[in-house]
Amino acid sequence: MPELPEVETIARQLAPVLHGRGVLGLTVLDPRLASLSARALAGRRVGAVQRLGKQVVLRLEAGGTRRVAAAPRWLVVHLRMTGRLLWQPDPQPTLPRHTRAWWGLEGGALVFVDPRRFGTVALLEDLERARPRGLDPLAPEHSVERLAALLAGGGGRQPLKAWLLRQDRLVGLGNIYASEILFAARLDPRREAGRLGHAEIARLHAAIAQVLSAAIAHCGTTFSDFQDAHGVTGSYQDYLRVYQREGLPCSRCAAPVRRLVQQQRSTFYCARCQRGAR
DNA sequence: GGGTACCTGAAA
DNA sequence: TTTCAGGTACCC
Repeated sequence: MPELPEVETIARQLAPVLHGRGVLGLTVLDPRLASLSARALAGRRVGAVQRLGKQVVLRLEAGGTRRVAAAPRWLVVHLRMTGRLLWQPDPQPTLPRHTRAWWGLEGGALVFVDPRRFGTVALLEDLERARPRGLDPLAPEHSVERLAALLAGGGGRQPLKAWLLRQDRLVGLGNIYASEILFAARLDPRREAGRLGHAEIARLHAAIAQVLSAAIAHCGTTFSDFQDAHGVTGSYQDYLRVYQREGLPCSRCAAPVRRLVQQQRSTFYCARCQRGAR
């Protein structure tokens, strides 16, 4: 569950639960994660838990049960397509299917589950190495002017949908919210990113803020199916206007929602509401 | 830029 | 059996 609102939700939910807990150990079950070392984190204590782009970051402080270097370490998790982080208040956790690694913490366990195994986990000394190049769309610096400058600065002939998925301009948008944002902004996903007018850029900017904050307020989108009592479950799927709604009536004009493929990925849009010169 | 690869599972 | 899936790294 891995676009910005889902990652933000996970970080917000884990932060108060994990804060202050000592790290006891790590068990790696997937050879792809074999570079993780239990020794590097045992004896530390979880500090802040935050979102950085689409990544979940745990600050690991010194001050646990063992003497370690005073500088913090950073556990950086990218969930990619199917990764989840689950808290289990049991030091002997029942590991769900597709558990790839788990950390023993005081009073419980943090379990990393990832069926497709695209997810990544790294332990860093320097958080800057994980900082994305793109601008966080929820940061105060994300103004209409900044967005306009980003749109004008290269990649300008790219279709708008593809541009929104680039993580080196804005970080955090993915396939669901790119479609939803363009619907909210009434912009055709095939428009050239560098050729929007100022009013259109202002609409796009407002739509990004509105869609992301609404999604966060609903704890993100969960295509449940695999429900897990300990998993984060959002409800924004009930508010999606176009994503995975091909053929259903547009909630604004009742024309059927359409699907098109851009970069081998589905884009959903309303051909009547999202018009504009291409 | 676009295509392909990395993985696994669910649904058509 | 084939297609599709919330992401991104790497190839020309």
